[in-house]
Amino acid sequence: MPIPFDHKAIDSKWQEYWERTNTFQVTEDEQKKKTYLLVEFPYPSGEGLHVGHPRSYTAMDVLARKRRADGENVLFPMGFDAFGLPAENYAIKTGQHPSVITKKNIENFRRQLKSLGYAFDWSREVITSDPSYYKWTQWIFLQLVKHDLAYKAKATINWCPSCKIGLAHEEVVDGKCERCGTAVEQREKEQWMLKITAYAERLLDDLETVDYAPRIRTQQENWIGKSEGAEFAFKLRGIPGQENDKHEVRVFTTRLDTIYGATFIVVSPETAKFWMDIGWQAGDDVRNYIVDSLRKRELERTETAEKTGVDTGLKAVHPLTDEELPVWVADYVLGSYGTGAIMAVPAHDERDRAFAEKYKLPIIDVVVPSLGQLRGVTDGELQTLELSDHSPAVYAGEGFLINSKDFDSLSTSEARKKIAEAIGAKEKVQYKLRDWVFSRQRYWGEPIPMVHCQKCDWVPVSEEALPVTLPEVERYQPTDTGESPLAAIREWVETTCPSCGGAAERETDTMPNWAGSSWYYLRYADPKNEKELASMKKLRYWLCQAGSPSQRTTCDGGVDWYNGGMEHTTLHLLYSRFWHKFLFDIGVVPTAEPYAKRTSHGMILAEDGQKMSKSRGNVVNPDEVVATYGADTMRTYELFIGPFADTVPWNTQGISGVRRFLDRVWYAFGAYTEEPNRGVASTETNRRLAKLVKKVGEDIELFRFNTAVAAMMEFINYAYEQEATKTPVDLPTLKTFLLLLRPFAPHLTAELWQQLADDKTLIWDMPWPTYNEADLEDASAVVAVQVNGKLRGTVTMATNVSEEAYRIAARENSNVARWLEGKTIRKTIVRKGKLINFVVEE
RNA sequence: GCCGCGGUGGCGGAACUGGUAUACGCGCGGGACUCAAAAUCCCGUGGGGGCAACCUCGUGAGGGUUCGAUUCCCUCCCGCGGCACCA
Repeated sequence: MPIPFDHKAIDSKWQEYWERTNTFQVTEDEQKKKTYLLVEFPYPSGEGLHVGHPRSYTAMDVLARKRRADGENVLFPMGFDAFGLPAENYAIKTGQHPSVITKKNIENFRRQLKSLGYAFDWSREVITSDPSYYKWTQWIFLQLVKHDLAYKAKATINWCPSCKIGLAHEEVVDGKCERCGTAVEQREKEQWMLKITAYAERLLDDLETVDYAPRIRTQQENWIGKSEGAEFAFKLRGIPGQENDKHEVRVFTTRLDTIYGATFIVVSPETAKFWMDIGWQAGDDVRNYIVDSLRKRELERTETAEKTGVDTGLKAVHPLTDEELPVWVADYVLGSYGTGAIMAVPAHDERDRAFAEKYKLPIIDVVVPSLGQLRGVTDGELQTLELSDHSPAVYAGEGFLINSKDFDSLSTSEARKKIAEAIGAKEKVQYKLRDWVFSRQRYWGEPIPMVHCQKCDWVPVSEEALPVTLPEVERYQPTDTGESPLAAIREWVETTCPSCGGAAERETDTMPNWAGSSWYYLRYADPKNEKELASMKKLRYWLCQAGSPSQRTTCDGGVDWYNGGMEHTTLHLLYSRFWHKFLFDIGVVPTAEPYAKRTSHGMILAEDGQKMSKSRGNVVNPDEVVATYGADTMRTYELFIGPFADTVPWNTQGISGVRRFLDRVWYAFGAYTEEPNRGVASTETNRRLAKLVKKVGEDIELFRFNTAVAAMMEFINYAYEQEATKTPVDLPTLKTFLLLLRPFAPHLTAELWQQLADDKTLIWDMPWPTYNEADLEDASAVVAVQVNGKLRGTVTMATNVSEEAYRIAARENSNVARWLEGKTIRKTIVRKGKLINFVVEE
């Protein structure tokens, strides 16, 4: 009667051992090849670990343990992204200090992570809310200030009336607050901004140099949103009290080739408002429209399908035809993109078309897909179409010009160049990317280390004065006026100016959550450094690719492999790439990119196929799974559940299948503890083992864990079959198997290894197994026999015989013979070891 | 609308470079063990036909290339993720 393994005893035995002996602590060992593997550090929420966390952590842990066995010096750290709203909201509710709550939550997370047996180097743990850490977050901010990449500006910000917090552009999803779902309002506020747009080009171009999963790369590209086009001006006429042609309106277009199709100009309400501010006397209807649309929230502006606008009465002069085009103001043109004004080409742009049709503005076709398709082409001569004679559908593609005077019949790309020359338009690159709103009116974040002085304006805190620590407060409630709770602590706010020594006030805004997580991977390299955020020497060791010349300060590389959730592949990744590039520019880090390779795991859904949530009551608690099945089962199940990058539902019955497999491994070894010499080595066993060694190693490197586990299950099933036939596999084979299973089930394999090892070796010190290419070869194989591509039988063939032997053997198969009877064989295809196909006449 | 990914049994999913579709796991059916149940072990398990040997259909739909297509090409349908009045 087999007894299942006692996971509780085994798990705690080995976890204690690893902790006591610091098994996974690493140092900068120049003799070894380094590998830096990183997983996103968690936000230590009150709910504890979600089953989604271990998917990423276990995957990287398996790789870390495997690379370690390969002889590499593996840095695999863990920490906590500890500033954040939930802790602050909980503090508001209960009056407990966020730091107290955070500390408790971190302890719980640490316990849970340790219960899963991860090979983290805990000595390098970082916590973003720790002053010794955020000192350096503030230091980076000061460097940004010094290099003019941080500035304070009055900006329309997205304001969440429920959280009472200004949101970054990126935190607004469908016009709603990303956190609480409340509709976002627009508010004007003085905000610290970071000039990420200065890095747009490099953030885009350098995607070439890193290995990101395609969907991640596309997301980065979409977000940066580069468009290449031209910028030029239309002279304005009809401004009351102003000379004609004295003022102009600048437009940006990617389709300068369609300029002859421009029949009107549209300016955004923001641009029109600006004109009013500098003295334009707009009519009442125009004024009302502008004021109205500016008041509207962005959500309403983008939700309405119907386009609206009003004619300003102004005229813009077409630079090529001298025609006067009407100037409209409409909210489908955005104030925050390009010049805030466009030339409208209703024949070749869907939005302009919709607007033109509604307001009965002219439409002129100026591009056709190909010259041959042009109606009215006679003997190669182009005829001008009547203005009323435009095609019914918008054609937005490339092609050739018509109705464009001197530029007729040119290709669109050629026309863009020629027209730009003709009107003196300058090439312009536009990005969707906006500067990063860096201020939060909140307590539980890094104080922004700036001081406002009446005389000297904004002055940075001196570096020696860092960190600017968070003071104790009584109340954490943000105020409806939009001020941070810090503003109420007068003794903290009131300070002296670092520049003139006069009375001054501290900035009371704090940094967003993204700040601490933008550079944490650097701190892991040198977590206790009090002089720098991390020493260049250590950064070079962990970030530079193997073989980088050590005399140079820069190198290729980055974190070797970074895995995390899809929800962080746009913003977190972009922000930390921006900070890293900046730190590279000021000589603090050796690489241009932070992460050489980035992958993302799929979500784990509840058994019902829905997202796990407390309100649905379908949350799986990792503690319970570990208690019932053990850490190894939990780990292996999370990887076996499905392809790593796919979203998959949790399945409790599936877990017992994995536990059954591990029990079978346990039982399989039972007999050998008594009788180590039992079993026989066979060539079949050798071949299977060699294949398994190859497959498991390759699958781990490719993050195809589900198939690696399946292959190990198959091997154990084979071992069981061998028991049944009274020719059990030999112990050395099983021990090699154990080495392969080791990264998935580190506790169970450590235990079995200890019980079976005839010396004092520890399984995690054993090298990764190797295999002989020759052992992979099958001496014989089951070969499919087809007739006209349809399977009619199989024959077992030695692999080293001639094709003729294949033909003969195949024909001897009775069913095959039946199908060949009376037919003429036209052709025979033989793929040794695979199949043979007879092509016969019907 | 644009970009990216995908569609295979009752379910999660395998399938190398175009070469025996459904590995592995779950579930289900049957058997062994047991007083019984659980656990464990063994056998079976895509649909249809046939006592069987076998035959036939079958990887979202339709077409194509090929001796041979889940895999390559074309057209279309559906799902997921991202972006979205970005000129």
